[in-house]
Amino acid sequence: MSTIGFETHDHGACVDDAMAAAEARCAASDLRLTPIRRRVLELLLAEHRALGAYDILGHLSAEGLGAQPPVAYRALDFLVKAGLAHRIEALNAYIACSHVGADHTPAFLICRSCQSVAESDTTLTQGRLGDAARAAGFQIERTVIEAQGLCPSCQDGATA
Amino acid sequence: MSTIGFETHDHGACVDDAMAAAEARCAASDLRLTPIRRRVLELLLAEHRALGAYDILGHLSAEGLGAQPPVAYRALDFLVKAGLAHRIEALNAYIACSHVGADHTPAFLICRSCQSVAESDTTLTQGRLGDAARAAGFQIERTVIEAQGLCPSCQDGATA
DNA sequence: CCTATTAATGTTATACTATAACCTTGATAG
DNA sequence: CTATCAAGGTTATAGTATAACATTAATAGG
Repeated sequence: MSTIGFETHDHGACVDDAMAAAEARCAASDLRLTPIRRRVLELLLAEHRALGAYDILGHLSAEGLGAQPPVAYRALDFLVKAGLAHRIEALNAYIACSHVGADHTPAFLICRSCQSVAESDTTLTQGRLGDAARAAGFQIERTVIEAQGLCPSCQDGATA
Repeated sequence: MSTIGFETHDHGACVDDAMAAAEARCAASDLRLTPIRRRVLELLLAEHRALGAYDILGHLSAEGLGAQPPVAYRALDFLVKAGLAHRIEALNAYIACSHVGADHTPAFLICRSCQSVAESDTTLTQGRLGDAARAAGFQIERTVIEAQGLCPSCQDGATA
């Protein structure tokens, strides 16, 4: 299990790696990373934060890439289905995937102070949720696992 | 850990128990279970399914208890804050709490076929999410743990 | 090359979810 | 009995999301 998002890092390389991984995945799976989709992924990758569909749309429309909600939602849907982005249910927002390539069951740590989001990779049917599902005879298809709280940096001076 | 929601049971008694528990909790904590709040809780308890705020509002308005969105949202907010109901983020909907009284970190099993929702009680900081948070130095304040899939009954004839 | 087919995008309209703001009513305590 | 505050009533609007249909672009097969 690895958690990506809070620690400082070479973000330029982080973004480049993620874009390269996205290209590779699309090429391998016959998915088309069109200009709009690519740009939306870049916008999501720019920060380890979740962006709302209308935030994305604002950028797109400022760049002449489309002004109506479906443009943003379609690109986001594509990225989510392709495993290149995730939807954060608790925020009605989207974030670039930090573990492209691996089939994974993401868990998110969401800071309420700085809005940064870290993605932690876990495995389906592991943990408590898997235990509960097995005990109940429930067949899991998708999981939403999100924790809200304070990231390490914000536990000091922040709205604690 | 106990999971409540899928197995057949004496639902009349289930509802009565839950209402009694809610009354007791409100009395003990000096919270007011007003007619609207009580009715919303009854509506949520009627089925082990999540209801949208506007579903609730529909019932309320049909019964002359209020016709505007804030009426439903206020009652739902009260119930959630009082620990008598939970919000299901993946559905933008609400469900009555199945473990009133215990301080708990609920996890939900949501059937995509029959829309039933089971609540499984877990403990904060347990499981994978707790591990990830500790490793990252993240301080959890609230968790959203939801699994979507097929309940035992729907794994047979359903849209499998 | 050309054209049939499908995928993607453009566009309009609308549905669904949620809250701000302000006013009135009703409960409670002093 | 009245000051205070919690709850509810109401209007308006903000925020999130999708249906439906028209148009354009990419691709494969002839």
